[in-house]
Amino acid sequence: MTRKSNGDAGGRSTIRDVAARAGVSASTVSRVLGGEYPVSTATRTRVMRAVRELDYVADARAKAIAGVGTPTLAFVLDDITGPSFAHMAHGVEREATRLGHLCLVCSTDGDTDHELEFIETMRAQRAAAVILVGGAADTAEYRARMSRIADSLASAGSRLVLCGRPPLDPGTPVTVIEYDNESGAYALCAHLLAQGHRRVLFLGGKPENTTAQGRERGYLAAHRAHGVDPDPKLRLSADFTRDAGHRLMRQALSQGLEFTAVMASTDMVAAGALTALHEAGLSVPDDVSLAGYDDIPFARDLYPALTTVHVPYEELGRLAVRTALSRTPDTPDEHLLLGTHVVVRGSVAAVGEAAGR
Amino acid sequence: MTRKSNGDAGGRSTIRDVAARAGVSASTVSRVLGGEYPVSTATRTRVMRAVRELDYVADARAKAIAGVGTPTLAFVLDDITGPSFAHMAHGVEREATRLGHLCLVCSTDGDTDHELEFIETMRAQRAAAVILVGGAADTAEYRARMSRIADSLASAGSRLVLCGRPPLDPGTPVTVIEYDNESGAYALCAHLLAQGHRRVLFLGGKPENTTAQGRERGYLAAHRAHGVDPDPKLRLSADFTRDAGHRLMRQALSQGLEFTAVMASTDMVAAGALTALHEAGLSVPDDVSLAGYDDIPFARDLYPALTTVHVPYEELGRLAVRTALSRTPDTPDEHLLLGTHVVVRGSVAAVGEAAGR
DNA sequence: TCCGTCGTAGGAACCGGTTGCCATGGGTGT
DNA sequence: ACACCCATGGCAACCGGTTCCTACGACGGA
Repeated sequence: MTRKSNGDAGGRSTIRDVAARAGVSASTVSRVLGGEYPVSTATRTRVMRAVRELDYVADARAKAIAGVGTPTLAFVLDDITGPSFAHMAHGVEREATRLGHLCLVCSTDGDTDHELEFIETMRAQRAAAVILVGGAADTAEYRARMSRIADSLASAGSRLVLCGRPPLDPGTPVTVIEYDNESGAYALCAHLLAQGHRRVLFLGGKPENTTAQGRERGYLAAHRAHGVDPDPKLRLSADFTRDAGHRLMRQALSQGLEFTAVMASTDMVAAGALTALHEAGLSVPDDVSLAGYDDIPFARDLYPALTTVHVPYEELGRLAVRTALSRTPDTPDEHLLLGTHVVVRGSVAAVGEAAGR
Repeated sequence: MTRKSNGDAGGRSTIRDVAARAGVSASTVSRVLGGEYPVSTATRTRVMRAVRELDYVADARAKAIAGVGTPTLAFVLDDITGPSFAHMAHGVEREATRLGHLCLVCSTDGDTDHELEFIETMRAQRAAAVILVGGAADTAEYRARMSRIADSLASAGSRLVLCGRPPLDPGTPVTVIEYDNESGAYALCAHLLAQGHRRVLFLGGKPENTTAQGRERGYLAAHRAHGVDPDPKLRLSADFTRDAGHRLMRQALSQGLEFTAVMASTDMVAAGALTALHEAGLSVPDDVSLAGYDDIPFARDLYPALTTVHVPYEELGRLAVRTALSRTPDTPDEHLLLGTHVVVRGSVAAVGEAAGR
């Protein structure tokens, strides 16, 4: 008997067990399973039978270490529960499997330490690429940390991809894919202003979050372009959740803020705000117009259907994977900026007879 | 110089590179990094410096094969985009990392072959557990396939977990966690009937899907319990998507079906149906009552807020991980059934003055 | 001063695969 | 009938770690 015989089923069997059962060497089993090497039909049959009887599957980790593994790719996000990121995860996952990669998903719940830890784990796993998604605070500390990670991954033959995150200093080995928050918000806000609205309430995200900042910049730029001076009191912020939108809107109403339209920084925020408006007995868009951002599927089913900005999240995920994996060592660092477009539905009306509250 | 020297950064470095740089043997490096073994302070310092200079991280695959790896756990679902499954994925992911496991996520888009392939890959990865989620067709072929997978995983020291899927024959090494679709649907439908509704339109999922079947059974059972004979014409089915709900409802309206309430098999379906009702100029709940199932966060933001059945998806995911990982070889096979409860919101009213269409 | 012991570090086997290189044996051409 | 060639399969090294076992040096005690 071999050093560790393994009769039949029960306990993972090794390639040596298969070899013993088939009466051949381990190399032969490997070659039969590998495919290319010429093996006689009789031997192949015996080996395959042994494989079947033992229900043998080669250990992927061992294969990986020997250099013939399934490559892996990591996807790190704040919270898989958010519809927009979920769509992105879907795109990533689809494209990864299409390209024969495994896909590790991790949500960090916004915890920076957890994120760091996870990236380190991914480096240990020798992931082909690490995709980070979602806005973050663009601090010096952030840049330093990310640069270190980028270098670290690059030197290990991997690649850092930032999606919708603040880009790093030029020269850092990183792929950046952004969707144009500012332009999208600009276009959306311009649409509101074109409808005659002059007091547009902005419901933002975390002030330090670059996605939130970009959308707020678009809001401000549109006002300037239309010669409207935006009232700072009309800019509220919390985070990108439905509850934040609900809370902020209740607060705005109870404070007696005057506005004829609301621009939420997220469809989720818009959903919460919409409910708060309904609860206050206000009609959308007759009393107040409302717009969101992201164009999540549910935006169509709000009542009234939500005017919003479409962001191609799934395509974004696909793109992130594709650009990261199709790299050759001398590919220049890419920085892609994806466009967005306004989707007009029923939640915005011209400021007309009923002039808001 | 060693067989493959690796001066400093650039190209992943091995433990031998670190050892060479620190002037010690690989075993010593391993021990310094491992922690427990006594190493002199001077040596430890030198090794740690070399590790830092080379930015070394031990290869997780190699560690795994040597028996000291981070355990991994796989989560397979139809589509991460669906809000309910996304919440479950979140629960799984959180609990997995809490227990120090890595979490592989794969969506199969309902493709059985793809699912099979992925499970095989997971077995090759020596995943500690494979969690399958989402209803499926309960055919003889399904049972045979799943039993084989369960045995196969069990014999490799792994574990199959079915979440919201048809259970297998007793004796199969599998953990089953179900949420009680029939009871939930029963309670919900009873609520509708108690409000005086007698013609309740049921918008189902795929007829072969066990989740859809369970909810339909609850619908029927509630009718029987209330002495109401359900009209078969009032049972439509497609799938669990928002678009299906929208389409089915349009169809029902154009066919002139008579009903005073709608019970959708999913909140997503309900959302689509609600929009179709609005488009037809019908008011909910004044003209028609509407109820969903799943209690996704958005259910509150539909207008009117959706009466639905709450399913603890995140908790379900946590539970799946916990029961799967806390197993000892002689733990009996578990079969958990989680309860649900009806959440009453504004989309259902007593059948009153306005008697539907 | 000599010996025993403890602390420390290295050598080598092993984890489960892959693959380069070589030996063997049967078949074929002349 | 002899030589040659090619098909086939085994040995051993290697991938990047861990860990058992052993050797060596320093120290303390007798």
